[in-house]
Amino acid sequence: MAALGYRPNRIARSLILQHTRTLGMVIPDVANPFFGDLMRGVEEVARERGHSVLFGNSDNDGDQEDRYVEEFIERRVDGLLVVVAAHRPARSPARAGDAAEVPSGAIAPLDGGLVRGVDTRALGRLADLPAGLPVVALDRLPDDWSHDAVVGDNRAGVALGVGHLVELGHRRLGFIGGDPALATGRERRAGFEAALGDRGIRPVWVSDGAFSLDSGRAQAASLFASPPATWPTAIVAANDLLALGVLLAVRERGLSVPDDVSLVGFDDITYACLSNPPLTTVRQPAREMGSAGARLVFRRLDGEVGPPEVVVVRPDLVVRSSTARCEVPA
Amino acid sequence: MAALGYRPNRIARSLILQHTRTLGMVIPDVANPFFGDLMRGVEEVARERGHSVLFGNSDNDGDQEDRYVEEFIERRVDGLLVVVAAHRPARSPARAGDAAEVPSGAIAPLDGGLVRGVDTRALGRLADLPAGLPVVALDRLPDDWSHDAVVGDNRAGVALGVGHLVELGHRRLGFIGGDPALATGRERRAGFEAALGDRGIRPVWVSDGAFSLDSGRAQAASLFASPPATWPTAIVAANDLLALGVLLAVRERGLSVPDDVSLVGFDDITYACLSNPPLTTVRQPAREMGSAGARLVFRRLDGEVGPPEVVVVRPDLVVRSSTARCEVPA
DNA sequence: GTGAAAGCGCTAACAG
DNA sequence: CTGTTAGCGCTTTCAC
Repeated sequence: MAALGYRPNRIARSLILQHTRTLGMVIPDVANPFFGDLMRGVEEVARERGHSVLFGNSDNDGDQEDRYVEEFIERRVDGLLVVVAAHRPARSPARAGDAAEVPSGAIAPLDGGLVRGVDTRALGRLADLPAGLPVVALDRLPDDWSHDAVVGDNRAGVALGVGHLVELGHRRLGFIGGDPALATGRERRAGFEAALGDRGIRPVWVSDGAFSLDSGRAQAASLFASPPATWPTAIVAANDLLALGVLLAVRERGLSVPDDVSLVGFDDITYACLSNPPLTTVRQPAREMGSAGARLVFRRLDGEVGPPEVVVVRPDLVVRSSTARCEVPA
Repeated sequence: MAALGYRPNRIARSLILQHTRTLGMVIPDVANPFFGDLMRGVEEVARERGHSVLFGNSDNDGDQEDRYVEEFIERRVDGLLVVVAAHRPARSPARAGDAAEVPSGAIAPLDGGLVRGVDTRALGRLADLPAGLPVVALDRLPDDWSHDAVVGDNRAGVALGVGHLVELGHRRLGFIGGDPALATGRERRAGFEAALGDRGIRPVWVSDGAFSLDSGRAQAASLFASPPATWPTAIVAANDLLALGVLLAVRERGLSVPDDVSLVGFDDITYACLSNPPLTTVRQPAREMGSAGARLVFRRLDGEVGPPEVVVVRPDLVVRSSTARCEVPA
């Protein structure tokens, strides 16, 4: 009788069993290779455990993220993985790349908590999450997070990058930043400033923007609009997309990486090794971060109680050809 | 009363309403930027229509794909979008990149239907799909597909690429192929041979592999292991990943693109413009293909009946810097 | 209008 | 061990 197309109805089953064998995942953008790798990691361990994954793109818009979180809760997912977007205190609609447009010039100030009207906490959803629903933050750790999380060590990561650069003899360093509304954006910038400070060096350029190719290109263009004498001999970018954008701008300026400027990125996305020159970068194992996150969810589902666990993955430096010894005397 | 955390239970709702407002999508690999873009497209229109999307990676393994399709049906998705994997007639486990290993040398034969023991039809699931479940094939059109689909015009696409190359004076052309078990792999190769045939030119090199960077690198390496006199002056690769791999191999050989060989890719993934030199390629609008696919699903859900609709999107050539005029006399 | 009842397709508990 | 029944949280119908 099953011969003619009977399929058990898993939704009826879920209703009585009180679980759906489904994980919800909300990320900024699937089309971004870093998040694609993250998803890959969670899907793999979800599949092992007989779960499927629902996903949604937030475009880094906190309201959109909230909507998806709410919807996934109503759909009774067994666990939630989220790359937390920044939240705005007022309900003003967040436009993509909002904070991106104007690089903040020479060296822009950075303060914690409230950044240019953007709330860096995870806000609302935290409050009324169903009890017992495992939630884990991926990649970005909001100021007020009280659940499990897996994040990279951003400060240590950029410290690796600047260490490499000063070993190469560079003393005039610049930083092309990401979105200061995001924890990763703030931490990487703070890590840059701290790493330089530890060595008694003052940065020559620091700007913020968005984590995108276009923002990297724009920030670098505005850097190179300043007098050549003030240019850095080496640039660290807050992620690979940004670095790739810097590469474009350098090329457009008729300059060369690494002859005129050294460049280091962050993430080691798959395409970092395909640029010209191949990008020296700080590797974050996105896929492994994703599977670690899913494993945290299942640990809770398996009954583990206890304080929030935040696993921080150690980044490492992969040096390729976008960095070279500094030729100008300090 | 809702004040203390009441959430409507959408799964109970689904049980009675007989729909889940969920789309299922199975793709080879989220981490592949082409498929990431596709997903982006379907998510966007799904969201507009109040649907969420469940996804699964098949790794191009037909069995894995079947398992996800089956699971999504049991979960009572309202529609299914799939980038159909190749199927093996026997239940032999398909290993990733199985067909990839050895490039088939000078010019490997290609026949339809059964390719090296791989069934190019969509097989089983077709048979016992629930009546009324909208299913659409994305990117790849199996031989026996009888549902809606959205695909690129692969033959026209590579014809664009070879047209550009012969205009540039090239007469000695080679083809670095993808997986012949996939419709895209076969069509792009056939398109290459046809486009050359139309012009009375015989290809100088044709090989198959997998749609990956490594396969491109390996195929190109074996091409360049042949006597230099037999080398092509221009290469068309079956996709951008392959082309990027060729680029690596060319570089490793101490040769230059486009001075020694011109190179054209296929897809125009986001990173195609970041290679060195930026890749000339045949653009397929992945995101738009995804949203078109989702729109087909909703059209059926809205009650449209009628024969399967296959929308084929026209590719266009984007010329960047990996192609140049042929300097050697024909 | 407001309230009770049936039932979506399962699982679990309980009888025979 | 097989068969019946209650109930998961909703929507819909039907009665009041």
